[in-house]
Amino acid sequence: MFSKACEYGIRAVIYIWSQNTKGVKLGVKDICKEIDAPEFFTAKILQSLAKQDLVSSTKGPNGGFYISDDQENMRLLDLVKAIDGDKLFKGCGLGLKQCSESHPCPIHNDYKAIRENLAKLLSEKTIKGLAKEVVSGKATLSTILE
Amino acid sequence: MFSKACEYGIRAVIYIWSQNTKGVKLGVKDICKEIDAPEFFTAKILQSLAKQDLVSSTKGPNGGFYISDDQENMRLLDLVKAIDGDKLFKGCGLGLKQCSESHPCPIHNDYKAIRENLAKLLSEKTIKGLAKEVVSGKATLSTILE
DNA sequence: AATTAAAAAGACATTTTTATCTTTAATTAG
DNA sequence: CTAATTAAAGATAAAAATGTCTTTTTAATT
Ligand code: FES
Ligand code: FES
Repeated sequence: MFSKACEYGIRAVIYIWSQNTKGVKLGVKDICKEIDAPEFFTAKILQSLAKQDLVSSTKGPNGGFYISDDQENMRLLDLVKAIDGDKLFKGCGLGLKQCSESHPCPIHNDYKAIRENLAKLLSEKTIKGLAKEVVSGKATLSTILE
Repeated sequence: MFSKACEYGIRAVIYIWSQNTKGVKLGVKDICKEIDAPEFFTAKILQSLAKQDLVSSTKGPNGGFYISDDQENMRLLDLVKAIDGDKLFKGCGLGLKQCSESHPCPIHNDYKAIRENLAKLLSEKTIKGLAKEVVSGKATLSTILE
């Protein structure tokens, strides 16, 4: 469904949020240890998100990534789009060059419904909300063996 | 969502079905021209499906791919699983090593719902039914520019 | 039997995705 | 100001997915 980059990106940002108490900044190394993701690869993703102004960062000692006030209401949909683009939300399920109402593929209507359902879900989920789940211990960002 | 291989595979099989009147066999070349897919790549996919007994084939002059009687009730879900496996239906949306009820990721419940919804849809769609849409002209298997 | 046509199999090439390592620039602490 | 620390940028590598070409096998037709 989502690319690896997107999976790491989402987990990283949720983790940043979950620790984001009053100007605390988190280094890539810490983040990646916590979410069990490859360090340099995840760094690239976060750098890209910073460029797109979805997260903030500062260099130097005690630097790291954090969420600023105006980034507070980021939705999961924004994050996914920033990393994976909108092919998932616009493209044809059977790979036709364009998804079209007038010349639909045989699964168009159903696929479109699923797609829109997914987009709705992702737009209703804020990172803040997801982070709360993690903070409260109801959810986790790295595999815990049974 | 689906891999390219899966997209081509689905389109190819639906096309075979749409032409499958009384023992007619279709060559890869014809199929790929019709569905606008790369020939040799699609051939590989069909060969794999033939090995898994989801489609039938014969070599030699007038040979090609076709659907036998016992393959008639193939569901779209079977096809997707045969090509892409079941990661889409079993895996965690955020890429945790396992999707788990007891140690869920923050989107587990919603993602699971989407996933199951998708599986249900794909299991309700028979290739026969999708092919009918194409035969009747309601749907297409290759891009038609507006 | 020989020829031909087509899938099957295998080898190879390209592109994209994922991952790692190195160098540079910015910022803070001392 | 200097040293230390960290993100940013750039270069490289490895793996996976996608795509193409060649050879082999099978089966029909002549
Ligand atoms: S045309 Fe295929 S999903 Fe719309
Ligand atoms: S644990 Fe992530 S989807 Fe179930």
